[in-house]
Amino acid sequence: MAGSAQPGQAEAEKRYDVFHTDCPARDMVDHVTSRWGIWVLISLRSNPLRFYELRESIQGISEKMLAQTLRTLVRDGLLWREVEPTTPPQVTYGLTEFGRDIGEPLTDLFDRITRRLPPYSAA
Amino acid sequence: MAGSAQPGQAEAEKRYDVFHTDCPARDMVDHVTSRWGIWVLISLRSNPLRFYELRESIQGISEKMLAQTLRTLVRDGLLWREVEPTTPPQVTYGLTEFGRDIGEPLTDLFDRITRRLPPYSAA
DNA sequence: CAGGATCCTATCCGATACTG
DNA sequence: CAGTATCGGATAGGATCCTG
Repeated sequence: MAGSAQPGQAEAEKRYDVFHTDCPARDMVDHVTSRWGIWVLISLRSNPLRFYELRESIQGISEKMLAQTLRTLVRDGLLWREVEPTTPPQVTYGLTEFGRDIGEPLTDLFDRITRRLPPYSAA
Repeated sequence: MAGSAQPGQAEAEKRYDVFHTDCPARDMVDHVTSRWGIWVLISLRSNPLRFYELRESIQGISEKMLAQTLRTLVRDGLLWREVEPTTPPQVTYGLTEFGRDIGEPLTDLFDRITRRLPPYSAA
């Protein structure tokens, strides 16, 4: 996108990157790095989880936000959702190939931050 | 999640122990993945930029949010800030070693997303 | 158990005006 | 140029209740 054509201002000499507001990647990034999205993706990195397992894994998240975040990530193609019409119902979420691909840099980011922080004990 | 003020949340809130009991990295992750933080970090990955260059690079950001985001990231030790007391004044921002380290997975994330999205044509 | 619907508050964030 | 201060609308997000 940093090189994509933008009718009307394509003539501008670019000394630096320009992140357009209408770039589709920007929405995706926003979803992935949303307040809870990153934790959902990291939580599912090792194995699929059910709704309540995710809720307990990501402490502090409300059911509303978890449901909303999951819906967005499924729509974006980062997660798959499997419903077993039992009683009570069971819904499992897991990473798609795309989600797994995206999860790597997120886990890396998280690791680098945690690796760096401990000595300072949250200044 | 964006530049939450330094006066830490006085209220003892639930801890987010996704992987650890107390996660000091949570605030850092929130800042880094804030709405504008990630774009600031990515914009500065190749070279330092001045305030107005950042504003033009990150299309859609307001001066208020840029200033707020920069303040947060400088405080977190991800960016350095250099003021030249000329007239008019010049303020330059760049990545610290920590910021550069954190910027890598972010750039990686961005690249993977853009590489995966359908070609950005005829919008 | 998984979530939708509703209400309501905290905060985000843009617009505007002002300063050094 | 590079901010700060303030106002107010938009939105995020929690709490609660309800359903299949």
